[in-house]
Parts: sequence; structure tokens; C-alpha cells
Amino acid sequence: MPATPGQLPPGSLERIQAATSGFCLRPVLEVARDLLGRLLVHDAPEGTAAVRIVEVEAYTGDGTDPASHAHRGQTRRNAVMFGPPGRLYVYFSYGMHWCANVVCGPEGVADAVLLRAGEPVLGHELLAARRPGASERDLARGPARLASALGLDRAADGVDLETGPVWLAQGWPVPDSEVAWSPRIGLSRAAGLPWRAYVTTSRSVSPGRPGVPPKARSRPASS
DNA sequence: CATCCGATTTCCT
DNA sequence: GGAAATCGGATGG
Repeated sequence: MPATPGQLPPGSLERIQAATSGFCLRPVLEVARDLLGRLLVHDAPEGTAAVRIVEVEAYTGDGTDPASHAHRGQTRRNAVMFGPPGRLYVYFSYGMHWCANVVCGPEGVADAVLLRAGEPVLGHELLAARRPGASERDLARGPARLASALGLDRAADGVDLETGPVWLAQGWPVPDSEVAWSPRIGLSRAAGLPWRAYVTTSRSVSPGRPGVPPKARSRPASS
């Protein structure tokens, strides 16, 4: 896998104008699908690092998704979800982890896509420094690991992906033949909906939580 | 691979 | 006041 800008495919580091290009203003499952293969980049004071997104989960804010943070209305934590699309929603979880979402619904509609795993493609040393002891494969394998490796925390909550220091880049495509859908991970409610999309050929997809049978994988939404 | 448990915010009762 | 949380690291088999 490429490790410097020069080795990345041409144009892959071009910033996506997430909101004004319409990238986010579509059904959340489509946005989730199209985030696979994209790069999440963070221009931090220490340097620039990026991962290629290989696993995501969709959460709808239309009131029908009890697993969404927005399901019980707007709170201080989830306020960014209710704002304009194309922003990063970062929340604190389990007393020690941060997780990042892309807000993709129009203002007032709290659709979001949780970024669950990525492959390091740029700033490897920086990513590794933020995740001491982790193997290359584990640097961003899991939502909190991804956020940690990229240095995303409360300060990144609400960042505008079109203008801010955290942004999406074009990356390179994932063919449909390498995309699978499964139930979302770690949920107690709406646990069956197959709204987790991942790249079947990536070794950096998260293992999921214990007790979640890995069998339900690779079955599409319909049947 | 399975289980265990940390350590804290958020939101509900 | 307390349960649940979009989890991860450590440990033991």
C-alpha cells in the first residue's frame, strides 16, 4: 500500500466538497457505500495523516432508527448531527474512546455514517506514534482506533469537512464485488439491520464485538 | 478465540 | 442516582 503522496493514485488526495458537491445529500446508505475507498485526512500541527476507509455504518436520523444517537432528539452531545451536512460528528464512548461520523443529511435531518475502520495510506509514522504498540493492520481497525490514529477528539467535533483540518479525499474506488453488508456492531437495539458496509478484501476491517456471530456477514439488505 | 473489565460521559429515572 | 454506551486492550485457553 502506498505510503507517500507520490505513490498514491493521481487525484486521490483531492478534497471532496462533501456538502456542496452533493456527496452527503443522498440516502444515508448510499453515502455509506460511497465512503468506502475514500480517504479521511487530518492536517494536524504534528503533520498530515490519512487512512483509506474500509468499513462504515449508516445511522438514520429520520426517527426510525433506535440505534442512532439522534433517536431521542437533539442533545448537546449530538447537536452536530442536526446541523448542516458535511461535518464531522465526534463523540466520546465508554469513558475512553472517541468515534467519528460523517453527518450527511440536510440541516435538521440527523443522518450520519460511523467510520469504523481504515487502512493507513499517509503519515504512517504519525499514525503509529498515536497508537503505540499497534501493528500496521490494527492502526485504524475499529472506530475508536481510527479516531485515535488520526488524532480526532472533541476538538474535531463539528469540523467542516469542506474547509477544516479534517477532510475527505477522493481515494480510489471499491468495486461492488468487494463490498458486503452486515448488521451493525455493538448494538442492543435495531441490531439486525444490515447497515454496516465493508471492503471484503481488506485486512483492516474490524473484528466486531465478541458474541456477535460473524456468520451474518456478506448478506445484502434484500432477500 | 473467548472472556473480562476499565473508566467516563450522557441521558434517563 | 444509575444504567447503558456506535469499544479496546489484556489475559488465559
